[in-house]
Amino acid sequence: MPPIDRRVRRTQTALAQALIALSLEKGYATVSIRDITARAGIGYATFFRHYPDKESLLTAVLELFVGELTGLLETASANNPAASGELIFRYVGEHHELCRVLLGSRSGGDLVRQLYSAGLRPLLAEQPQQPGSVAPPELIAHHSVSATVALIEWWFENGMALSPTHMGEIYASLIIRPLQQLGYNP
Amino acid sequence: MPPIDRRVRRTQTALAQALIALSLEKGYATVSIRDITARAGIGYATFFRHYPDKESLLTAVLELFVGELTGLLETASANNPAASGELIFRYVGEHHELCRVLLGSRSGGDLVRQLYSAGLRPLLAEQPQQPGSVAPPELIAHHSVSATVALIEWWFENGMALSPTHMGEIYASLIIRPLQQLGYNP
Amino acid sequence: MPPIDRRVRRTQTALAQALIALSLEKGYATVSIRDITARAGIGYATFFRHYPDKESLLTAVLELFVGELTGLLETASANNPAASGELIFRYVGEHHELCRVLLGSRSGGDLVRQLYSAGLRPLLAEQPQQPGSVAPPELIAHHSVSATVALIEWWFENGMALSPTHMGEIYASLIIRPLQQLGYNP
Amino acid sequence: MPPIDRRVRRTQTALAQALIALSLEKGYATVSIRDITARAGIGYATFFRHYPDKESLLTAVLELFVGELTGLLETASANNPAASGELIFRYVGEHHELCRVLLGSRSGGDLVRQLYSAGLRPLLAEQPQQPGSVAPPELIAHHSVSATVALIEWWFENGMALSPTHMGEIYASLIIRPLQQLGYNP
DNA sequence: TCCTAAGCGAGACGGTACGTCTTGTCTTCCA
DNA sequence: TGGAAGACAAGACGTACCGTCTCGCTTAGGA
Repeated sequence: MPPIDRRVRRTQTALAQALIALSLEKGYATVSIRDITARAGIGYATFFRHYPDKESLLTAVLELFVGELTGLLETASANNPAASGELIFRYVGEHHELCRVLLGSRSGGDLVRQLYSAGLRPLLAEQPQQPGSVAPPELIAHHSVSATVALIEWWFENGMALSPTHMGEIYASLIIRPLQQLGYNP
Repeated sequence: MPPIDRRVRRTQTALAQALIALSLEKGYATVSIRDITARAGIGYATFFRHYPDKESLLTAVLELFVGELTGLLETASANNPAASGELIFRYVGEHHELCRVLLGSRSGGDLVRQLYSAGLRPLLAEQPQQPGSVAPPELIAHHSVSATVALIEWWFENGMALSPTHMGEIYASLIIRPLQQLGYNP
Repeated sequence: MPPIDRRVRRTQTALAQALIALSLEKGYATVSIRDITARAGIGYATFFRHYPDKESLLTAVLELFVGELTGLLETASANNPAASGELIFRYVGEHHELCRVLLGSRSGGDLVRQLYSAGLRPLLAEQPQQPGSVAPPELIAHHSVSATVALIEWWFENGMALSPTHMGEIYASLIIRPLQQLGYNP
Repeated sequence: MPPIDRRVRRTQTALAQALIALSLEKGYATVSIRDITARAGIGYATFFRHYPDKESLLTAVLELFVGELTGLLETASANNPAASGELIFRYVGEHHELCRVLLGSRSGGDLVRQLYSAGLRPLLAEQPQQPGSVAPPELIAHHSVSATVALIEWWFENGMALSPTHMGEIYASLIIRPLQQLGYNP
């Protein structure tokens, strides 16, 4: 276990914050590594001592975020989808700036795939395909993650006008309960 | 009505085909305009007489594609969601190369937004919010488009192993019928 | 002697005038052929039916100008260098805009060489090298042309403040009389 | 006094040598910056970190050259124009390749103006206009520089057939002694 | 407490892509 | 049918960014 230099931690958090701030200002795609290091007060070449490219920095941020979210969801009751949904929307609402950046940063499929592999997979019960069911379980998982992300996107685009509680109810109605009716228990 | 120079049409289709082919080979993001023009057998500077950047070329292709798809869907019976779904999956299956490029090219939200505004909006019945309903109609529209796109993504990632008929049935089960149960008729 | 279409003449003079006008405004080097044709009210491709490039148009103008000048000088008395000089400076003073363009258009040696071969050569008496003279006659010729051009350049750069008569006197003192003292009679 | 990075010096001399070599081969005007950097073994973009354009690189070379030449002339006796002339022709003869490039690179007036302001001005004694003299001193200076350059041009065009000593004598006869006779002491 | 190894700022560099510009050819359309 | 309009190939330009490298300076953390 390397005891991690204090300077290293300082550098990495400065880079992450600079990336988020600049992405909110100008859009992720147009932020250059020079911008990031300048904003962070870090030497340009130093960036590459920590991350091979801009994507990697963002991925590191994403993993931190997803880690926190899944930790939160594990504590939630699996029997009350509306409550789980409220939890999700309350959490992403509190971090909506970071979420906006993550949503806008990569092609849709990539984000969902990363979300899935970065921490959501174990949350989804691995159940064998039901004899009479229409869809394979991996598709159910993909659908529930994608549709949830799409709900969050819509919420942001509309100024988060609805309350997290309301969004949680919608989440349950449009995504979870239909799956439960089909015999899945995501 | 400008009669459109034959050379212009030739140039534009050559560019579009080159973009699709190269995106399938190397990924949209890494294709440079020089690559496109070289492949198309077109002068580099000529590209900019037709499109201001790579994005615009792709958008032109997207609009053509969406135009065809919506034309197809208008002929479908609105009362049979599984049949509509089969139609969709049969069509995107036939054009899966182009679809792969479109799906991988831009951040998820952008694609759905463009799909929506490029031709799908009029297809979704504009109905006032039901008194006891949980979600505003625009959210229903956004959800159905996003979730459908996500289904298509999953289908492609799994090698289009399921038949279009089967995917149409899943589409009806996971997306359309749940909405009908809530009182919407998308 | 081809009878020269009136339209052709019109086109060529329009091009020549446009070149001169634009060169005075922006400098010869930065004037493009598109600029010239636009200013002349002539189709772009039409330029190339008359001249292969910008240089050739300028050369045509130069030859016209030098033709007039040499015609003038032939009438002058060879025995009065100051009077010949006054003639030269009066003439270039009257056409100083064109002269400025010609002077600024090409590397120094080129202009002198063209002047020389375009009409000045026959003016300079071809005399065999004097037995005791220091310099070959061609050098004398080159020197007198170059130094005269340099005088004109200085005159222009200083706003043509001195009178043509005064410049003619300087021309005689600095260039012609020294050569006469050495036994040449240019 | 900045200590100048070794790499910087290496890059700049490589660029200068490449420019000279290519100008001799193809003519200054047709040498592109890509040619220069390719020949110098230098990255294309690196050129612009040192010089804003081709002209600037040439100017830097010119200034170095003129600096050396004026250093040389300062050591010469002002009382023997033929000896000074021989010095000049011996020096430009030794560097005739560079000189050819400089002479062919820009419009005549520009070169003389740069020569003058780059180092020759202090060499020319600043003397008040003589009461009875015909020409202002600045004109005398301009004339002597231009006429000398013209002599060099002629020498090069004729294959440097005459010896530097002979050219020095001509220089004294055609340019310097006539000025001395008029009361100037350039 | 000191010393060694590291993290770091600075910045030169090669390389690649961009979007603009100009040249000269060639085609199409119109009078 | 002959000239204007303009599409086109070719390629240079100057800019921006990336990722690598080297050079010193500073500072942390073990001896």
